Amino acid sequence: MKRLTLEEIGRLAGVSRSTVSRVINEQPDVSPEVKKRVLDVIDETGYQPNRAARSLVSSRTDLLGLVIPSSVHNLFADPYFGRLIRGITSAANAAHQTLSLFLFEDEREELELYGRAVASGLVDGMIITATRMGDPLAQRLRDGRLPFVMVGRPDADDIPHVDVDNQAGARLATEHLIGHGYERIGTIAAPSNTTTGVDRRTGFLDAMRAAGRAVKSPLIAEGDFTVESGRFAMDRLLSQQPDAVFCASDTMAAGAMQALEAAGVRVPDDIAIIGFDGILDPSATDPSLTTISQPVRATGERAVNRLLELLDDGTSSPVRTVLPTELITRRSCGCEEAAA
Amino acid sequence: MKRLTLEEIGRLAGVSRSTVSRVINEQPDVSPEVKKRVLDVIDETGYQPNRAARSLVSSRTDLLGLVIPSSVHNLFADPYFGRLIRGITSAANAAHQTLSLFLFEDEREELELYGRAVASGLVDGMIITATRMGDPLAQRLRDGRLPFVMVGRPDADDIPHVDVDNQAGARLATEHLIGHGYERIGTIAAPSNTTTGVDRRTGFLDAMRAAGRAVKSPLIAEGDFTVESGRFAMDRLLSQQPDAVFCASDTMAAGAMQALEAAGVRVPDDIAIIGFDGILDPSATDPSLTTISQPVRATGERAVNRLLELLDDGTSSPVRTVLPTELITRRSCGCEEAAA
DNA sequence: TGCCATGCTGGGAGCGCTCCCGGGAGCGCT
DNA sequence: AGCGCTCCCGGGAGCGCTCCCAGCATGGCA
Repeated sequence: MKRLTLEEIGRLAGVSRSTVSRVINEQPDVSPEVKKRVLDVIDETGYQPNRAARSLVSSRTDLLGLVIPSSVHNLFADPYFGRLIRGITSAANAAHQTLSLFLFEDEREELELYGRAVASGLVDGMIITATRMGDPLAQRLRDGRLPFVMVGRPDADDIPHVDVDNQAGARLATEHLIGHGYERIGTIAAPSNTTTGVDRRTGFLDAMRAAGRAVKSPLIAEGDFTVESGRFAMDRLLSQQPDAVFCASDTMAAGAMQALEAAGVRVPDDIAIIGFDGILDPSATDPSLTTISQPVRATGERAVNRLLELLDDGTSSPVRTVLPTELITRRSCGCEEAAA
Repeated sequence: MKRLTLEEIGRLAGVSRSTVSRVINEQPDVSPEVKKRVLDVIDETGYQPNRAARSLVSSRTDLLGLVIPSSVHNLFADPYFGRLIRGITSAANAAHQTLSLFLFEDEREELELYGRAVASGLVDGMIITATRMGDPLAQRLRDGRLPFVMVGRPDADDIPHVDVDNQAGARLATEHLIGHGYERIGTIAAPSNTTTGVDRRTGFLDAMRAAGRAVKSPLIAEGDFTVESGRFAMDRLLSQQPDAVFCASDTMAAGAMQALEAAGVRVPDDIAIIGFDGILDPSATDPSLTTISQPVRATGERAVNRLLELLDDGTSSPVRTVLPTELITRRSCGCEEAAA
């Protein structure tokens, strides 16, 4: 069984290469009968145009790069990534684009990618996740001509990206805690080398300041998004006897609650907890976790669609896309259980 | 800045297209001086050969497909996948291969992939993870000519795959529990539509039978690898009053321990628990989880290397590669804490 | 001196596709 | 009848590379 070519399909349908090409690319100027004949031959034979040949001339590969930087090794276990990737995949599938996965162990590999994927024309564009402060890849791509969009806010503000309103979300969470009447509110913050971490911390501090509350630095502990780091952070915080803690991620909140459990501190009676992300099953923690939910899947989908716009606009509209967050009250903050 | 071509590089180095090509592909018959001159021009200019052109003639794309079927949506959060993918990535990077990610929402998308990726020559080969019983994609690929390897044991035994010795591991775990003297041993099994689930269950039953123990079916509960399913399964099991439970995955073991905690049952005093995978931090559960550890990362690396062998042998040696498992004793099975 | 092997280099052909242009058929109008 | 237009269709050219073969030196040998 030899590979089929356009020419061969043309022969079988009694038309020329060009006509078959027009049919496949849904171009006009093909009579209905001819079109049908060609289409019939195509699905009898199961013909698929050769990608390499096609992209050689069109310089389009229909391949989108998906970059997950080294810094997020441990993050991979976070359900957040699963969802994000699923959003990205589903939008890509819908647009008949294929994803190329770039995961790095170290910075050397990360730079090797540039030659392999970007300069050689492997992909049409890139999506970069887990935005870091001063991302070296982003810097480099900005100087190149390969379209890309970042997931999360980059520190340079002229880079197209889609983000969730982390500051507003953190503010919301904090205000909720303040509204409950808690006095000594602390936070388990996300890494300060990520813009996400910075924004959630800023939102927290803003809300506190707006309420006229000072935040002593011992009431701020930093984690790295993992459950373990949440546990450790809470252990440290405990010495300050907070009566409420805003955790910058649900996974860290889960860790924090483990630490509290182990220390015999009751939630929410002794201490209120609120998370961020909205990706845990309510039954995953006891009591169920109040959290700021963000549209993770939609974030992924938007990123793909923004990139696709960039690809054929060249210059798509807004540089920044911001998705809203939402407070989901459950029990860990001290609210009553909602009627089941 | 126009795209560089072989011809252009040749012009700059004062040689022909062909010579440059020979240098790039590390072929013989190039004099040292010429070679150096060409190499110099290449890295002055940062030239990268065009992939499409290259694969059009060589019909090699240096792209490997990575398939994650729809059934594992929920699994994605399992740290197992993160590790596996990292193993795959790192082996692929080392071999200068790029990964294409195929994740599906449903079976329709899954079949659409076949045309998009396989028939059109997008990838050189495929790695299929999360092997299911009667995997439709596997069936189809077997009839095609695209090389592929599966991670996990497929039900058809003529398909190249790399697997971990799940039966032996499950036996090991069960024998350990028996050795402790537990009388009513149950299991939280993995899905029976996965070969992994089947094998771990078989290993458990074999060990029980070998020890002359009957296993009543109420002492078998099935989960789906998630924490939640572990919780539910343990709740069901509890009515049978087991004194030990072999959990077919660490995540389910973690869920089981949550259920026990909630029910006020002490581990390991009232009930012993043993997991499978070896991917949880010892501090993730309290008490620390005894488990069967498997070399997840190595599994991923092997899969890539097997595929690469297939690609240039055409017919690589063993159809089956089996990696060993290992018992890691911690506290949840009733063993004493190892000296720190 | 002639001859063949050997080392290195250049250029033609062609991979399978898209793009462009030219041309035939059919139609309506002057 | 002749003209110009639209609607279809076919074939040439060329994307940037690899592969193959021919050709030019050079050197060793009879």
